[in-house]
Amino acid sequence: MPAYRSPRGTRDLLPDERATWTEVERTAADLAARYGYREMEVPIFERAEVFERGVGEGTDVVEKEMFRLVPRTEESEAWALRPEATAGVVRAYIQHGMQTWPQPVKVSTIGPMFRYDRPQAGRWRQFRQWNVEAIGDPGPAVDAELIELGLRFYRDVGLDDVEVLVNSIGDPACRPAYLERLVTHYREREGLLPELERRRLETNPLRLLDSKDPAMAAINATAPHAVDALCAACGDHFAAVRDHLDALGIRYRIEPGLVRGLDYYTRTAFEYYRSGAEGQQQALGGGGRYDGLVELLGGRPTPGIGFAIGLDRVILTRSEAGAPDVPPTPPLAVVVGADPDATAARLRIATDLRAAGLAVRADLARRKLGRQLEAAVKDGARFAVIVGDELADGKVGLRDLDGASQKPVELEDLVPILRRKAGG
RNA sequence: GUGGCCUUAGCUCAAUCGGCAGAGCACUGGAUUGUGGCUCCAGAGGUUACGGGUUCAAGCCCCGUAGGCCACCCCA
Repeated sequence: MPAYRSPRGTRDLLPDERATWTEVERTAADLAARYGYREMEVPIFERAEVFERGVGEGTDVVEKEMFRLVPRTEESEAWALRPEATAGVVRAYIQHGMQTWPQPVKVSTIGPMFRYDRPQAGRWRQFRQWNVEAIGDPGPAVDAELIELGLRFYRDVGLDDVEVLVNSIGDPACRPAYLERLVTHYREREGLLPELERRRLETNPLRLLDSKDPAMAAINATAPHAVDALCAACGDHFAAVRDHLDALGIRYRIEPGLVRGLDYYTRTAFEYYRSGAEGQQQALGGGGRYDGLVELLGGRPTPGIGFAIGLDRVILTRSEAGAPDVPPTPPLAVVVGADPDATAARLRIATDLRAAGLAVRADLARRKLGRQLEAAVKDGARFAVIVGDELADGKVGLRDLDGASQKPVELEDLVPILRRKAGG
């Protein structure tokens, strides 16, 4: 029982595990670049207001799950660790006058998010997300582009059976009227509502739609859907999004009960699930359009859309699906020596090889040659450079650890030989 | 934030009715002194998650706390 351990809901990514992460994050960054989304970064904490206004005061994310930082003085600004990335990216868009850049501004970012929630498998207090945002494009084509990008990412990291659920939740033109109809629907059945749902009817009636309470199934079956109550503009937009998805040959499911948990979403909303593993906890990612967000945070009215993919869940799901871990890259060679104490010679030779761009470990522990070779093999190195008495003649032994063959090599020939081996 | 199950060495797990805390793997060293994965030997590693209580005696029984997992809730 160590005195200290990682805080609840956080974890250490040790080298064996981190190699898989590096690969997954590289896949994400490469895809973003290939699709024309440029990498950027925003702070991991912001004025709490950015999230309160951006994500929404009434959302669980802000109300219950936000990591607020204790102010150091009375006058200090109220800060919070970011529970999601979009609000900060939009804040940066406004701050740096990106509306003067060629529109749309397409960006991508990877980093940790923080939510003070009770941990569970697939749910952490610190987790990493890949975010992709297109700000300044009203769609509908870019909506389909993003949905397809997410699906390609899952496929590229080895998750073949991810499906996307799509919905449209309207905009300020049609949502108020729809909400009124929805609330009326529930009010007429108020006596049948569970206590929790009755309370939510006041704060966030949309959420009743995806309630998993069995008592709600019958009530929701007859509830009006946002997709059926869209205004002409939203209806046209949603139809065009579907046309674009069809044109790309993407299989998707329209899910009228799909409601996103953050207030800023308008029109297109989508979530990714591993097939057959639906249910909120299993969401691998999600996103949607946020046409009102830039204005809400103090900018000019600007449409936007983006998605967030939870990398922890992607990696968890990947290994549950039997995908092999990515092994850490082993050194090409390890420099070992007959004289355990001759560490300076081993270090000097390794340093020269590294200066030539080769991945080389030096065995600097003062143990006998047999142990050094044993460690080199366990390291996965392909070669051992063996330093012994021949060094006086400018020679070392180059041993092939797979074939167990060995030959003397002039010190100055070592770099070209190893370069050739590394290349082939 | 609510309820349930769990916690013994770095990891996976033993320990009979409450009676001297162990094994395998991993780690370090050795096997007559310059050659690896196997084998053999040895070593190190524990306040049994933490804090109380009951008892002659607690890893085991009771209470609390922390952490993990599961179901809610919610998100990714």
